[in-house]
Amino acid sequence: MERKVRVRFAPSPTGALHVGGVRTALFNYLFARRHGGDFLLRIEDTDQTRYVPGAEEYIIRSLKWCGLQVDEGVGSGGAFGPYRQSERKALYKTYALQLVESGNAYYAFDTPEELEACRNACEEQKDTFTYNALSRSKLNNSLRLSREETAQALRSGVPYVIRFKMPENEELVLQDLIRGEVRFNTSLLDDKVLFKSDGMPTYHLANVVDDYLMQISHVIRGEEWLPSLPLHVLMYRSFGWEKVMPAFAHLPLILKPVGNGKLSKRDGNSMGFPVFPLQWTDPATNEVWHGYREDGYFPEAFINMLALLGWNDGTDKEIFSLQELCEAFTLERVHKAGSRFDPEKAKWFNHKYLVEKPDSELALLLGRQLLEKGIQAPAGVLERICSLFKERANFVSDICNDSLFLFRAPEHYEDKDVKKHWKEGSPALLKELYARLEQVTPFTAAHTEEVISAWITSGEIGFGKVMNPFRIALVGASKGPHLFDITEMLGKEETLKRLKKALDTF
RNA sequence: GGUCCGUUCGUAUAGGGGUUAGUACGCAAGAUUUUCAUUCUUGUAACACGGGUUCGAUUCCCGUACGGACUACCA
Repeated sequence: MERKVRVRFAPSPTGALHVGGVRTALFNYLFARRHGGDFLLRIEDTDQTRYVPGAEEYIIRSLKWCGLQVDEGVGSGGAFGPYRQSERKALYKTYALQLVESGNAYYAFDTPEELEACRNACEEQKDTFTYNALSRSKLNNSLRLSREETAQALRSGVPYVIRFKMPENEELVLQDLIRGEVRFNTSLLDDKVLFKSDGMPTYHLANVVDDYLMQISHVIRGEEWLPSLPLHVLMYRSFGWEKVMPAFAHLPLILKPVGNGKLSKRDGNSMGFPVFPLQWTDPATNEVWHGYREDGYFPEAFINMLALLGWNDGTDKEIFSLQELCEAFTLERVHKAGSRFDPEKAKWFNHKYLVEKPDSELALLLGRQLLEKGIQAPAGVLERICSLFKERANFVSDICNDSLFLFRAPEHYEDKDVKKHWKEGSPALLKELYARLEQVTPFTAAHTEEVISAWITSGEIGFGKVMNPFRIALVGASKGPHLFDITEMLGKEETLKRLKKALDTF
């Protein structure tokens, strides 16, 4: 009997959620949906020293913006709560003690200073200090101390931690859904702290206990966790939970577009693309980071782009709605290697979604942006602009900038375009054009084009000779949509005004 | 340093014992257009290296190189 699929996204509220985190959440979400399972959000805030106010709320808002609906967890409720580990604090000690009693863990009284000294001593001999089977008998812990000494230390309130007793020289062959078999020898691993002297569990304890208690069926997380997989598996074994141990899948990392290393939050501001879904202000430094949302990305495009970073469905299909992703996603098709993030491709994805959006929807967004520049326009005009400009834009802000000339007459003319298209005969032709335009009624795109085309054709003048300088007069440069769409939107009065101004200028 | 993971055009990837190694982004050229763009066409460019196994390897195995992660009382 297959058990119900339950996966969790378990971030630490230590700052904004970056794209790597969003992708981990996304893959968990897709996997849950694909299998009719539950997607949980658990907040792993066991390290009070790293807690950042606002981070948890940011995470919830980000998932929401991305359209990843949480079935259960912080902010959503559920039968397995609380879902914030700080609120589950009391629970973990029992489990740590259980491991001590079964001989799989022990008390350690070494102070941070003592451990630091050990590390330094080892380093001097070009060695790495490891708290393991070789060293633990010489250190200050309940394995070395007598039962009485340990009890005495505990009673007197000496700070202690609980460490996992890593078995010696055991060959572990573990399964990863993405990587296949992964082998470890336990002798190379160390006795990780499970329970800290501040009374809080470490990630390892809290994570395993909660995954067990919350009946998680699949752990889908970043590759940075692969090295602690043996510890986690051994813990399940020590607890006697092997039968319900989740399956593991370690996702490849997202790397910087250029240079070495994984994508970090610094890259965003220095390389000119966002690394966060939403704008984030670091409460400690007041530093502000742009988000994909603020840069004009549609959440669907953002999600689509992230999904294709390290995954594909085996066909050439690249544009997927969230629904389609839910249906197509499988862990088997997740790439093993880390992927470099490509900001250009991200823009392309947004372009694809922009073009597909109804003009009425884009018009609303465009209206808002134009308003910020002090420009107001009726809905009909905005829609017309969107339909005319979106093909050449990646973002609504591109449409906004490209269409500004419709509302503001050009203040200067592009030198290189003028040089190329404003010829000796241009003034005479444009004067003639001016006279003819004055007569055009109605001033619609179709009719104006008909009249002007007839004139150009019959006079054997050549379209380029008229249209190019005409465009410069109206737009200020050699760009923009179909010229007669522009004249219609400008209206006769404004069109003539701009024509006259250009004639006066050159 | 140690452990683990990885390596197909610049990037994201498909593929897989015999292929003209496919696609997308980017870039370039051409066509179209009154401009820019769009669109269309074409081009550009890859199996990290060295050994095996094999009739044959880019594909399987082993090394090397390179990249990455981890190596905290952080997650």
